[in-house]
Parts: sequence; structure tokens; C-alpha cells
Amino acid sequence: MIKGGKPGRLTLEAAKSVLRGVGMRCTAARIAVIQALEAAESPMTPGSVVDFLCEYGFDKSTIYRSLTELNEAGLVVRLDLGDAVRRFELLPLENDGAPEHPHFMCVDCGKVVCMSGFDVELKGRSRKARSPGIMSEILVRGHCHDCAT
Amino acid sequence: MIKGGKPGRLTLEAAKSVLRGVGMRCTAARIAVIQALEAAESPMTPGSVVDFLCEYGFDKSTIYRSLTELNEAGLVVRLDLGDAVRRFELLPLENDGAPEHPHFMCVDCGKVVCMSGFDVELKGRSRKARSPGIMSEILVRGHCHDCAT
DNA sequence: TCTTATTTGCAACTTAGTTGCAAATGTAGA
DNA sequence: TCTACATTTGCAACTAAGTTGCAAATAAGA
Ligand SMILES: [Mn+2]
Ligand SMILES: [Mn+2]
Ligand SMILES: [Zn+2]
Ligand SMILES: [Zn+2]
Repeated sequence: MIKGGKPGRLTLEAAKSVLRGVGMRCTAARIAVIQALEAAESPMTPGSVVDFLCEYGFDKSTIYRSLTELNEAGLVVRLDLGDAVRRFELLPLENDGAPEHPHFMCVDCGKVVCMSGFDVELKGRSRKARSPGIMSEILVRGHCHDCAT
Repeated sequence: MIKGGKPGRLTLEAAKSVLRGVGMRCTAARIAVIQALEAAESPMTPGSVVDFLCEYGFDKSTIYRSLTELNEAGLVVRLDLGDAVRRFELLPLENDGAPEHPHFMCVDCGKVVCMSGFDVELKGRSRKARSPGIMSEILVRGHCHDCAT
């Protein structure tokens, strides 16, 4: 069990059952990664997960591998928020309710905010404007309230 | 002058006058970078510019520096399209008309499309949903028509 | 042409992320 | 509970993108 960050509502047993649910072995590293992501306020960069968990003796390569595997298993989304750094976010576990949502990233301070309350609509300016594909993820960049002059 | 890519409507003299217009010296490297970006169908990664121009004897560090300088001078936008790779796009030169536009990136093939014809609207689901800041750039990710099953 | 500040090429460096492999460990079955 | 085996881990070495310091080259103005 690991300290720091948000209270951390995810018990050890809950983490284990989530892993078993997708047919993955319950290892200390994976549990630690899940708990770290869960305790975080916003999506974490691999670097921040590594920095955090290396303190506890986990190896960098193990953490990268865990993040990738958890992502492949569908437990974690990998966000590409556009500062040339990936971020990982734990998906809602029990309740499938929380919908996909856009993310906002401040170009000044780098803060990432989940825009859970928003839908995005693309409107063609002309009649014949045709969407280039099926959209699945939206990122909004800009200046957060703190950084706006 | 450099071959390959799109026809390339930007003459040598035009490139030079653009550089002078922002008070930058006209060097072979900068002209080559501008022409490469101009000839490209869609925003280029630094890597692709480097690969392309190194063939002509330019040094990697020079190209990175040129891209950064052209960006700082406001001639080139640096897009963070979310595959942990930056991309550079030449801004419309004479006519200031072409508006900022969203970009679409296919998560399968990596293709980037400029969604010049689109506006994006964020709609709060609830009354009290408040935007986290002032949005300035939009990225849509998804599956392009070619890659959609 | 001359002068000087700017820019370039080079090579060395940094840093994030990846990989191969032997040792450690989780899990299913006896 | 113990065993056997496939999976996972730590380590160290590696890769690749991007950066940096510096002496040589060069653009631009006088
Ligand atoms: Mn989110
Ligand atoms: Mn564009
Ligand atoms: Zn901010
Ligand atoms: Zn595609």
C-alpha cells in the first residue's frame, strides 16, 4: 500500500479483483500502478508514475510494461494530450457509467483537466464540409483560468 | 531548391521575403525548411523534416533550430497532435484569411488532416458545467475513413 | 569589400523509453 | 500445502529524439 496523492478509495482487494477480472496476474507492481493512477487528481505521465513508484523499489521498465498492459487490457486509457508526453488515466472500474470525456490542457502550466461535463460538436462551416473520420477522443488546449491574464 | 512532395507553390523569392518580413536572415536552411513545410500535404514531424533535409546536407541540429525559430517568429505553428510527436505547419503567408482550424489525427494510421472547414462547439451537459479555460486549439482523434472497418 | 553579429555543422551529450535474459513469483492443479 | 510452469520482474545495456557548446562559415549593412 502506498501513500501520497488523493485519499485513494481503491482497496487492495478491489485492485486485485479488477486485475483478475481481465485475466491478469495480481502482482505488486500492477497493484501499485493502479493505486497510483487512482489516487491521482488527473491523468499521470509515465514519468510521474515512474518517479513515484521507483521510490518504492519498482523498476522503471516494470512500470512502463504495467502501464502498457493495463492499457491493452482496457483498464487504463492512454491519453495523448499533445505535449509530447503520454498520460495514463484509470478508467472507472465498477460502474461503467462515466462516459468518455474531452480533456483540457493548459499550454502555460501544463495542467490537465477532465471535462467530464461536456459534449463536443463539430460543425461544418460549409454544406459540403465532411468529417475526415469517426472521432473518438477530443483534446482542447488553451489557457486555464489561473493562467489567463 | 528542393524536390519531392507537393508541387510547391512557394518560390525562392517568396520564401526570402517572408523571412525578411519577420526580421530573420535568409539562410539556405530556413528556406529549405519553409519550402519543405509548404510542399507537405499535412503538418510534418521534426523527424520527417530532418530525414528529408539531411539528404540535402543540412544538419539535424540546424533543422531543429530552424523549426523553433520559425515558430517563435510566428511563421510556423507547432502542433501537439498527441502521438508524442510534435508537428510543424506553415501558416498561410500572404493572406491572413485562413482561420485557425481543428486537426484530426487517425489513431490507426497516424494520418493528420487539417479540418479547415470546421468549427468546434463545446456544450456543457449540465447548466453549471463551466469551461476550465479559454480554448485555443482543438485536436480530434479517431479513425479515418480509410481505417474505419 | 570589410566587419561583425548571426547561423551552421559537428560531435558529444541528455533523457525517455525499450529490450533480452536470468532470477523471482503468481497461480493452477496434485 | 506443495509442485510445476508460465508469467513477470529487475537489471543493465541499448535506442532514438532532441539539445548544446563551440569554432568555422556566412548574411547583411556600412
Ligand atoms: Mn479524464
Ligand atoms: Mn492545419
Ligand atoms: Zn494554466
Ligand atoms: Zn487512418
